[in-house]
Amino acid sequence: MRAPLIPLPTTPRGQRTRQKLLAAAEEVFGELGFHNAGIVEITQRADVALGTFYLYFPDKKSIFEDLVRTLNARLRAAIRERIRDLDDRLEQEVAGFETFFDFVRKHRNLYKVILQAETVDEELYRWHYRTLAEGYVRGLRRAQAAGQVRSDLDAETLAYSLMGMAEALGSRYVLWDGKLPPAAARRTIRAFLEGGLGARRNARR
Amino acid sequence: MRAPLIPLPTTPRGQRTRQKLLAAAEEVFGELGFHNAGIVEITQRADVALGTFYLYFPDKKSIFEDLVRTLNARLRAAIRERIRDLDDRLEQEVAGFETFFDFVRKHRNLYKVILQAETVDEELYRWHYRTLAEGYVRGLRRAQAAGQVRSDLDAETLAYSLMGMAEALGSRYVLWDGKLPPAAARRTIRAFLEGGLGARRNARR
DNA sequence: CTGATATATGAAACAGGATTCAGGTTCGGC
DNA sequence: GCCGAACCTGAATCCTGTTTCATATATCAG
Repeated sequence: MRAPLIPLPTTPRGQRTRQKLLAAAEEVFGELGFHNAGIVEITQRADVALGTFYLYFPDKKSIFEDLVRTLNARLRAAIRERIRDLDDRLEQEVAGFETFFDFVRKHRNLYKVILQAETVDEELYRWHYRTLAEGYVRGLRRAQAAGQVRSDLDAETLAYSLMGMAEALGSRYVLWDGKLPPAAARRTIRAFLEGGLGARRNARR
Repeated sequence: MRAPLIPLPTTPRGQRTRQKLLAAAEEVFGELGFHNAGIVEITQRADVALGTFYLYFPDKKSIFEDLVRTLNARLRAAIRERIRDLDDRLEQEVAGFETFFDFVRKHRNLYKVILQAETVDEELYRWHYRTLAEGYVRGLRRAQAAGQVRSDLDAETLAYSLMGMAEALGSRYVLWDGKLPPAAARRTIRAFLEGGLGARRNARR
């Protein structure tokens, strides 16, 4: 089953082409879904011939996987980045949610790709959530040690709860309505997290 | 696009066959996913000939839709049932989560079907969540009126948050690990909800 | 019983789309 | 300005899987 590895292109031209294919695939998968997306359509949007696709990817699933891993990396980077210099966990949580919504809005197609991984490659799908959860758990544990989150809560359960919330809200507002969650929703998210985590703002030492 | 309506079978024999097809489809879609599932496989498991399928459903998508609507109805009924005579919102919430986990465990295939609706029929997918959310919102409003949930929270935002949590936790524990969430997780869920909703047990008036 | 209606059958027609392949073409270095 | 490596091309091939249909069987009211 393991598809033959194709080395990355060595010349700038090749690299450009590969990128064009990835960008086109992101669009097409996002709009049509993995199964309804066709290689023909992808290559057309990328402005290359059909056969060219197979110079860069061994098969359809392969480019999909590439996309998921890229998305995962970018999403985590965006959140890490945005959270870095906040030192209060509640603020970090809220900022994490906002970053997530923003990300979904800017990459709605890319994001829909992830949701499809469930059907396309279950293992890949779980990998995405596991990696996200790991970072989340670390952050929560640190916050618990610092007394910013009730320490009688199980960090992993919390991590999945928060990811689930973010995803549902992201779908509901960003994907369906096409806009960031309204103010009332944002206030509710904050209040809910504040109460749920037992976070005390500026909890000391 | 609208597939021709096929009347329900009139004789007991026909009804039995239709049921067998639905049961088989539930299995096959759950195991293989909509797109990898074949009508051939479905009819074989149902012990009928290939052509028989088209006596009961105009096409593949149609039986899928039927399944989703059935699942939706059963899930809501199970929750409503289980919650009915609890009068404290926190208890209702916790019971709702438990019922959901139970449901997923007992109908893991049926449940995976829902997740696939996203790719198969987006409108159907949203319908599922909207209907769930509606009931949820009503319950939360009532609880807010009764002072069991902080009334400065937006009920719809809460509803989607809670659904998202349940789904993420259901995936993580029930679908992936194959067992109900462990005790630590259950405790965390309760504590998190308690704090988040601002529920006070036995809140007065 | 008997005809009329409801069901059942599965081979064949069809459709759509992934992948292959037998040559072209471009490009940078010499 | 030439050569090989790196790229590119798209018609043809292959598969897989849905849907149709002409024919056969079961069921039941009268």
